Amino acid sequence: MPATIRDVARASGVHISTVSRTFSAPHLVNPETRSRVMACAETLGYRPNRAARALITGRTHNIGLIVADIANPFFPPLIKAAESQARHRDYHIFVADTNEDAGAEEELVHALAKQVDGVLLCSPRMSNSLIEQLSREVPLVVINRQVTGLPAVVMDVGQGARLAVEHLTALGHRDLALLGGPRGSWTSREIRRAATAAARSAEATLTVLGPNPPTEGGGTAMAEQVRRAGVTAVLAYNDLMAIGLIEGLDSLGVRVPQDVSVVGIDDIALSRLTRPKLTTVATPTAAAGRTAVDMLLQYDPDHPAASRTGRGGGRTTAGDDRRTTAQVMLQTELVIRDSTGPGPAAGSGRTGTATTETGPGPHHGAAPEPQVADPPEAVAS
Amino acid sequence: MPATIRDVARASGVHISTVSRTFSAPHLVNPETRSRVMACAETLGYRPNRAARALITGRTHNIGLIVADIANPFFPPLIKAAESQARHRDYHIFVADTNEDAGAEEELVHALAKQVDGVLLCSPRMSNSLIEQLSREVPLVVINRQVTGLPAVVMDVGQGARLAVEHLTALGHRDLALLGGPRGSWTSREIRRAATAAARSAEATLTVLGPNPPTEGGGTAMAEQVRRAGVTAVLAYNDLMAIGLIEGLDSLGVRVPQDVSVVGIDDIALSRLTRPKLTTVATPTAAAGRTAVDMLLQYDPDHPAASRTGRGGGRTTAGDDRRTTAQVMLQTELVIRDSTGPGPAAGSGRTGTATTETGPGPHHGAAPEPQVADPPEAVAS
DNA sequence: GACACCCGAGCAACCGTTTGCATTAATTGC
DNA sequence: GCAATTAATGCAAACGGTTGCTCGGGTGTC
Repeated sequence: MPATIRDVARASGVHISTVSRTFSAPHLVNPETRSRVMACAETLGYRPNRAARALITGRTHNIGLIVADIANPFFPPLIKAAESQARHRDYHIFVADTNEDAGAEEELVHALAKQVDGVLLCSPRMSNSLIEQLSREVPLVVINRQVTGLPAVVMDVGQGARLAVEHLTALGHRDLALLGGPRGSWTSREIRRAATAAARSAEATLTVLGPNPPTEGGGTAMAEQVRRAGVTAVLAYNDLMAIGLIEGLDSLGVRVPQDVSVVGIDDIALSRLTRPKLTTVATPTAAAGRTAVDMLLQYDPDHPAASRTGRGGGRTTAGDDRRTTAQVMLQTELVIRDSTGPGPAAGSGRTGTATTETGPGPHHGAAPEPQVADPPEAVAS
Repeated sequence: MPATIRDVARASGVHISTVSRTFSAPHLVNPETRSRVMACAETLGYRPNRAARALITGRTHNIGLIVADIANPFFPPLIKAAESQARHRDYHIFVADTNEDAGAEEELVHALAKQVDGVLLCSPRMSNSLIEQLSREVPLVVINRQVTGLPAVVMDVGQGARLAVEHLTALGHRDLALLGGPRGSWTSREIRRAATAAARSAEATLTVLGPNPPTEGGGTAMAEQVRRAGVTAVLAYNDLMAIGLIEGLDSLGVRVPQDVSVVGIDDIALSRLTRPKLTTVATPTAAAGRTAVDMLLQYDPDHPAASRTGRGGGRTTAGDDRRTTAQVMLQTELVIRDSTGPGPAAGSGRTGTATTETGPGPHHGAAPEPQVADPPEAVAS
């Protein structure tokens, strides 16, 4: 029922190869013929079958995007941005959810491999060695993780954690806690490393609690332990946990920020809407999605900005595996709202290094967005 | 580099057709041969190329899912559920975002058509006639809309709106407002119709304000008008708008629920986390996603539960277009939290028809989930 | 006027699978 | 012991495109 290339060829009285070229290499066909073919294609409603094309070109114009949990509010903005960027470049995007399960991740990469030109692996829970191995099957870009030899885009959560700790110590807090994230999370380790260091420089103590599930429930469940730890400020692995913690503390009669200050990470939309509004480290999730797609498609021979001279010069030769191995790091920033306040050692007030939010204005547009071609911070490995 | 069926055939010393049958019709091949082939396939890491298979079978084992806005918290649970259900049946899912743009919807259906076995159209903004036309190009299941002759799954927002209005009037409110949703939304019309009728029966007035963008900002922007309208209770098109409205009212010095009661629709995760916690109409979004996938795959010949006798009996003959046209309606329920309170005409208290939430328990599991095979409420058209 | 050249179009092989049909060997019935 | 059936496999034609190659004919050059 749907029109094929043969139908168009018949209708316009040319060979199918001419029709093919009309679409994939217009300069090779006489303008007159070309317009006739295009007219026929138009009236027949012809669209080339991408699967068939992929069979011979080896390029599917599809991308896989694997995330831990679609419903976790951290991911939708990233998915949206990635999808949008992909579509601008005429790519479609498979989205898959692993439910935080490393096994599912592996299986999904295998299942998707033949159907996509590359896979975006978001906050993977797999081991690095498995990721490396999978990357030999299909091009991979890792988000929120650094894997030696693989292109990656990560948020500088280390910097964010440091800013958060500095903010808290400047407010006069001396006894801090860190609510860790899920086991196997690169981000969680990174936060811990940076927060510990920052606390040490500020001569404050830092109690690490975790690992925990990265959900609201994970935060709520820790309220009791936080109270028992006798700390006056808490940095949580993400906003969801921070919000859950505030809920939990509230039901224990502990007030935020009067009794305990809480800082989240991610700046999900939700954090602007809770009471108190959450002080948090904003991570440029949308930018990460866009950047990751750009990195994956960097050498797309169909794309004008491709590395090739322009006209696709034949099939990629074997050994041409010089895909970028750049690792892009995106800046984070501290957004101070209402969940943090002065600590017992009466601090001077607010730190000067961070953004203090004045209105509901979209500080989103200010997120740094590097060009992949010349990453602002390429980390050695 | 990746192993093809030919590699496996060579390695196991049989013809490629035998390898093919080993996977797609195992009963036709000698058990001994079969296990040898499977062993070879295993060691070579062979996975059949789905695109190639699709070329000849006509079945891609892919589904398209088109939503208005991935980042709108209403959608992620639906996407997640649909993806999960699809994967259980060995389908992959393309997700696309239209940014609330009808033109993008049409283009996406066209672009996806050849690559999928069907498309789930979520809260479409297109005209009904265009949708019908597109459904001749690729099987469609519509979510949150009723289109004559097309399979659909809708939430019974009419019932929800009625429950909400009854709840408010029972509390003693006599002057209500409705914050309408986006133009072209079936749901918005449905809510308006039911709310108007319910208000009339309760001898209350209902002012309709809108249409509005279905976002937090859309709600905030209407705060002034709501105050000016002199109403004591508001039903919003969705939770996001309700929350925005509460914010807006708050900054005008209007307290919720003391001065004005607010009810949302959807029961997104967020609505449990704001202060005051939002009274809202819970819609079974996850169930909708699962059900829609089931409807689309209902006659999947590969699936054990398919309508065919079992073994796929050859190609579908032309004219076998008896895809279900059932329209499934999912029940909604009112969840009473803290954003609604007594009105000026001192009411009796709480209505008896709804769920009053006692704890943070997951009332989610209670969502009704009909079997497609025998829909509980099939609407005539 | 012969030659080299290029433009435009056709030919046919190929991508990785599926599947109707033909072929062979083994089994059954009588 | 022979025809008829059945089981297991091979053969080759699709599916819808792409692309290196061939080929005819018009043009430009000397």
